[in-house]
Amino acid sequence: MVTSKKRETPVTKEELYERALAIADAEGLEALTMRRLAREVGVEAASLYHHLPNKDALLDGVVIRMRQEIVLPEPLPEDWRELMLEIFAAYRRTLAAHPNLMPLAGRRVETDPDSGLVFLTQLGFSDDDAVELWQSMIAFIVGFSVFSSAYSESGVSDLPSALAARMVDWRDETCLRTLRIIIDGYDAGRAAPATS
Amino acid sequence: MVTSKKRETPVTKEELYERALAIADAEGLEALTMRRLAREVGVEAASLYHHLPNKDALLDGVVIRMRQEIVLPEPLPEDWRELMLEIFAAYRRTLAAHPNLMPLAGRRVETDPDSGLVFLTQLGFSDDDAVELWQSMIAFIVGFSVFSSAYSESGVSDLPSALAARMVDWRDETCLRTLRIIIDGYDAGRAAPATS
DNA sequence: ACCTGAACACCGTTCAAGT
DNA sequence: ACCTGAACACCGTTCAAGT
Repeated sequence: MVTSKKRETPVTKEELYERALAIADAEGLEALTMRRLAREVGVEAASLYHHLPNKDALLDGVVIRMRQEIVLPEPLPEDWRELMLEIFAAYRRTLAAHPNLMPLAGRRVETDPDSGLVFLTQLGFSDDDAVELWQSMIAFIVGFSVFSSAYSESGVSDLPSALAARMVDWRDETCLRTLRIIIDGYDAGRAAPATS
Repeated sequence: MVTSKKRETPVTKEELYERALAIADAEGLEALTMRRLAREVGVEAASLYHHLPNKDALLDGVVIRMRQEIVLPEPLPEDWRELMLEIFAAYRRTLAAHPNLMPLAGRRVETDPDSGLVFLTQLGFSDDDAVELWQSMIAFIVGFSVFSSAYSESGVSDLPSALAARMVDWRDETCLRTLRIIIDGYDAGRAAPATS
């Protein structure tokens, strides 16, 4: 478990983020303490504060580190709707690979919408429409991932048992289906103002 | 701040949930400690364990307590699509009223889908379709609420400034617009199997 | 049944001191 | 520049003891 007793090379931020992610993945967020992380990298807890201002910065780093794992399939689809679908499906795959990190989902951390958002505007979306579509997809993907990793044993009480059983499983198909609906909906509503 | 020095009546769970919610609303989740809650209800921290098994149960109670605040407008719309929209808009209103609780969003806690889910099946939705629509709306609403309460100062980095500025504000209109798209999408796809 | 006092095993964080 | 030791001010939780 503990890796080394004496380090010959200084600790780096990247190392800390990586080890912290590994701990959280393996044993959950509660296991990720400064003391534990320090032990794991072969250093005293106090030493970590030479590299990080506080634990919050560590958690931010972990979330950013996780997002870097998002990998798009090759080759990219030519149809823009399929492309959007792939981007957010990839996002979901990464979130699903780190269920223990879901409580951190809503963290304020730099989200870079790649060039995807700009791309949408080049397709003829207004700035507003492009942003609203992008926000909606992020919100849905994150929300869906949160529930699909947390719902496992929750009690859905008074429903007919068939519905109750179905309600606790959150399928990839559902996620993709709704993503597609959102994309197509914004495609159809392009340029049309969102009058209530 | 502290309310009483000696209680004449025993502490109740409901009282604890209510006070805990008030603390979290007013000062954030970090301010909500067992010791603080105890002080606020006029008791020692250890006494709380006569009413709750642990802090997790307290947080569950707080989330349930919050959900009880969801209030649907009167009269209810007759059109079922408008009804669904109202249900989830009401959900969102309640979430938005408790931004400090958003980190608790993905908690495994009894979610009772009222009779709404059953209602959908009576409209001709298959069990699968009804559940998928319901899950999608919950996921979207919670995700959107998380981001709209947390995004405030996050750094959206390399975008054209107009897009960047727009990207940090999460509007109710956007939320409603996408909710409507999801509902209409499932309405149109009713009974049609979700083939990829 | 309900509450208290005191303790236990932790936390994150600071700071003077070492190299 | 990087690390350590020891401390500080907290946590959640347990348990014997009181009423």
